[in-house]
Amino acid sequence: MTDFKELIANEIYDEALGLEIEEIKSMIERPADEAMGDYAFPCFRLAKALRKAPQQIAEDIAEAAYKSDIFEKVENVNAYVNFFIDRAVFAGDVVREISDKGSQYGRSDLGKDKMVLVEYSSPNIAKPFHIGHIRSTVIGNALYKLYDACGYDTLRINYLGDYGTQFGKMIVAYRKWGCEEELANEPIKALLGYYTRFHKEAEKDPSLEDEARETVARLERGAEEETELWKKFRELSLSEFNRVYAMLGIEFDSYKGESFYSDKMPRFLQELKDKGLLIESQGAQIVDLEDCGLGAAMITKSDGSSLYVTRDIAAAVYRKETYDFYKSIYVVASQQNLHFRQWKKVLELMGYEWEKDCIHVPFGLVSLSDGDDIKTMSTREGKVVFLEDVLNTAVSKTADIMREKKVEGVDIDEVSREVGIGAVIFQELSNNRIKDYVFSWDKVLNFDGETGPYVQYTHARASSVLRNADEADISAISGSGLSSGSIPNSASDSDSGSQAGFGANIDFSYLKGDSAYTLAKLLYRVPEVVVEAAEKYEPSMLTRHLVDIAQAFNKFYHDEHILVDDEKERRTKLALVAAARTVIANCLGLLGISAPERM
RNA sequence: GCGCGUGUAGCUCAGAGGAUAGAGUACUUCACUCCGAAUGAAGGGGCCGCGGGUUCAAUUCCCGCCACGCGCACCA
Repeated sequence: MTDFKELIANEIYDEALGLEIEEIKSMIERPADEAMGDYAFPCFRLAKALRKAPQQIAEDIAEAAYKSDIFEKVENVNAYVNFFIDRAVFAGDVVREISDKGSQYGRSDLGKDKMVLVEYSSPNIAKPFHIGHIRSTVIGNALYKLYDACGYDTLRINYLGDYGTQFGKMIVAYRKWGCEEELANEPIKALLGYYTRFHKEAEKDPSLEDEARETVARLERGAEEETELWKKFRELSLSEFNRVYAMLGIEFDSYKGESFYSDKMPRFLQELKDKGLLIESQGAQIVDLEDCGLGAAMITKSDGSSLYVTRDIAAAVYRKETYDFYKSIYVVASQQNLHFRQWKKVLELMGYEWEKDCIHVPFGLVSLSDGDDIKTMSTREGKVVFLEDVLNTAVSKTADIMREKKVEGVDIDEVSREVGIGAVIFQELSNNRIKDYVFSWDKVLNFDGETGPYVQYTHARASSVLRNADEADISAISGSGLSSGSIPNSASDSDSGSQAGFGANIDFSYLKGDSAYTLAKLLYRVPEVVVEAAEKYEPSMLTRHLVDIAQAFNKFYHDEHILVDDEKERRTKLALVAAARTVIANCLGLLGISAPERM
């Protein structure tokens, strides 16, 4: 695909300006208002060096650049040089590229031979998979897909919370009030019940806490009975989690949880000691980070048992030694910011300079509205919304809508799943990660406006248009035969509208209308948006862009009739529809959402 | 108290030095004998939290304040 910024930078370049091509390129902007052009070059900053009025500089550049045929117009407005690309050239360039690359459009090989680890979801064993877990799960999955699309080798890690004091509590509670049958039927709900009860009873009887601590100690020593129970809890929980992952279409490459690292910690305790970082404080072992304003990182408790930071250090080193990652991404709630900063600092002090490649990707809190109160979810109090319930409700609502609309030719069961679950995922990926939000059924079940179903509907609509076209049209615009290779740099074959390689029956000047052109421009930017979303760890950038594409498509659909009588016009427009459909499907895929043909 | 984050339309949120600050939603209308109305169009709605500073230019960057959220040693 043509790099139009590069072309423009070359046009602008003049020794007298004292700017390199790259500098010019980075100064080129996209005007907020399309009426002001496709690209703009502000001249204010040049005024001092050139000792000329910015207006005049812009005027001179505009005049010189207008020589090139690729522009429809170049003009100076308020010291901006505004560039208008020849629309037929531009649209042809984009449509050809998408037709060529198909499902590969948007992908790149930026990260060739580099390994990126993404740790996400990481639920606690024996606790419910609730709506709060959706964020790490869905954001992490999208990041994995984005990095994969950028050509990186990837490893998806589910760092299960399968270790720690909670298991002492759980085991104690199970022994006291547990029931085998109950556990087999609905493991997590049963375990949650025991856990909740434990905290209630422990308020009255603090000795339960001691008992839990002793139980954990026995578990750590590998006592048989405790280990059996722990294994059982872990397996039952995992099979429930997998049910939800299957619904979401999410998989992992590694399920090594905290327990995996429990025997790998002594090495680091020794190392911390050897490096003189460990000090004793109130019976516990800590690393003093007061100087960096990070307080104290606790390494071992006063009873000698290990803590989170220690395990995370062991895990990080293990991963570095095993995978030699280029980047290791941790998709974990912003509540743990301090923990991650401490952990990175300790790694740094230990001399692992690769800690800078470990990236904490935080996200905001999900809370529940309880009347007028807003509360965080509490497993202990049993106040949670189960993710599985949310997904199921979204699916059945979708099925209702489909029956109401009498959608034909589809398996309602299958499609309602794709759309309902897609709606939940899309919602989650719509806003900046860092924002907190209050869970609301109304919001998650809204399918109008900027939602997943809206985008999927747009895809289905584009598919429908293509179905309505006849076979000759489709074969004329599909396959690699579409391509003419590189875009013409001269205007020789763009003004005439006939594009070599597309056959005589395609003429991109039919895409000069505002809505078609706006759509083409948005499709053009997808590859750069994918890279940016990956680099900023912000899937919502792609989600937003996808909504823009859907809006542009729908506007195009309303503004212009596609299946017109004129063959050339019809086929050209169909080529754009096919391109849009491809891109929408690709982008939805990167977000972990499917793109049904009908809904 | 200290640290981190967030404050933009009634509500939910985009925009991150530049041109007249944008979407969705809600509300009031309009458009299906026409390629899918889960759609599109029109309208009203704004001290971009407050006060300073840097700059040719600040909603955007810096400093202070206010409000809210999160975190601050034996949970993760």
